[in-house]
Amino acid sequence: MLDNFKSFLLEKCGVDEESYAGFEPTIIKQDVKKGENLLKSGNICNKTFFVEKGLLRIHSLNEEGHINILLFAPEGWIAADRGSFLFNLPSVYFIDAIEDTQVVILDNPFLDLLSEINPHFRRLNERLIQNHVRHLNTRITSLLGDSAESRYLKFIKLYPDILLRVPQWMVASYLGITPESLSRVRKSLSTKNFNS
Amino acid sequence: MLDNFKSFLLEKCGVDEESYAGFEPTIIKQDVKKGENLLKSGNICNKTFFVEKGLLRIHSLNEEGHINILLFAPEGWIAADRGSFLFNLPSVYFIDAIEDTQVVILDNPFLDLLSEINPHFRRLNERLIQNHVRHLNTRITSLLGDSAESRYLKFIKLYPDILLRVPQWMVASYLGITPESLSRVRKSLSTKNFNS
DNA sequence: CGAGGCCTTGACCGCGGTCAATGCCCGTGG
DNA sequence: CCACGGGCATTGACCGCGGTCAAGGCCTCG
Repeated sequence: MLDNFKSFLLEKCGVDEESYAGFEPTIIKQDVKKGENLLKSGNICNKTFFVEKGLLRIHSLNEEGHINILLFAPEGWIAADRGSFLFNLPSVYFIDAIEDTQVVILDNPFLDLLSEINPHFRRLNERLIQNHVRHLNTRITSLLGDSAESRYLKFIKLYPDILLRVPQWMVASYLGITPESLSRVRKSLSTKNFNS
Repeated sequence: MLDNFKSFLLEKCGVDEESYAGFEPTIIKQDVKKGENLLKSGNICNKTFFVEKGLLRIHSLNEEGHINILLFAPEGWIAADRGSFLFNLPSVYFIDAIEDTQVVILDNPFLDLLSEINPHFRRLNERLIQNHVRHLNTRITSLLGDSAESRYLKFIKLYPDILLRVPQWMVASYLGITPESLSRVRKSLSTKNFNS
């Protein structure tokens, strides 16, 4: 039923079977249909979404209405704008479902509960965040110095499955290029592979 | 002597005068001359540096030896690669001093001490990290969609002082463009202002 | 004074953006 | 079952932003 979330808690958070069984009934699930919103720009993001199944996306709109994709969150990933809640500021991001998705809602009472059950959870929480920071840093480095082709190659190495699950214009948006450019990059790569 | 760090603790961390006076002698300071390194790529970053005075920079080198500037850390900022320590992985970053700098070294014993003195420190710690995540997210968004000129304008709004303290080729590297391009952007902006 | 670091400028060009046309796939309704 | 339309990928023509390379000027410092 909630395999991904359960193994997340057991394997990564150090929760044991008994305590899991104890609070399993209190876990809040939510189904999101493809295209639906979990967060709209201008609202405060007071929830954290663990993706049990499906695929979420975080994106924003710039002044010209152009969309920038900040994150893809497939199974096992977490999507939220925790800063929005922490600083009580409206978020500038949208979170929506690219596929029919099932999420576990991690609200603050639940996270506090986790901290009580397992004092190491706070440390895990920091590990999760720092891992995210690493991810953001490497992405910034790539955007600073790499060509579109090189960024695309790194993308398919990092998310081989996502490439097959989202339309290419979203990949292009994630890479910071246009769909046309991505198409040319792919074509150029395929002829390269053909020659080697 | 340590005004910035003291007010950081008192105003942001909820530490009171007495407890500050108590552990002030244990605070480890370090002076770094302009150009010196605090972290080299390949090493594990097991310290966190609070900038009391001066200016640090975090950067990395890509395959072609081209440098990407990830962060400027002036007075009151924190520079580190905490993920490196947390995951016991060698860092890919360099931390060095752009000006003669004085830092406070926040090693883990010290941070644990802070957590004991003030139970709210952990929450503050999360606020600091989430604030950093916000910063990284807005930078990614800017790199994804904005022109070089627009990124430059946002930079001088965010760091008006840093613009005057570092050579322009470093600003260019931070923006992800060449020094020549930055020079042209500045020229174009100055003629625009002249006409309006 | 000379040397080296930094900024600027110019010439050239290639990557990637823009715009438009075409083709493909697929869901919907006649 | 086919016709139609919409969403997406591809391709081509064109062009402008920004990269590259080279030269020159302006600092500071030895």
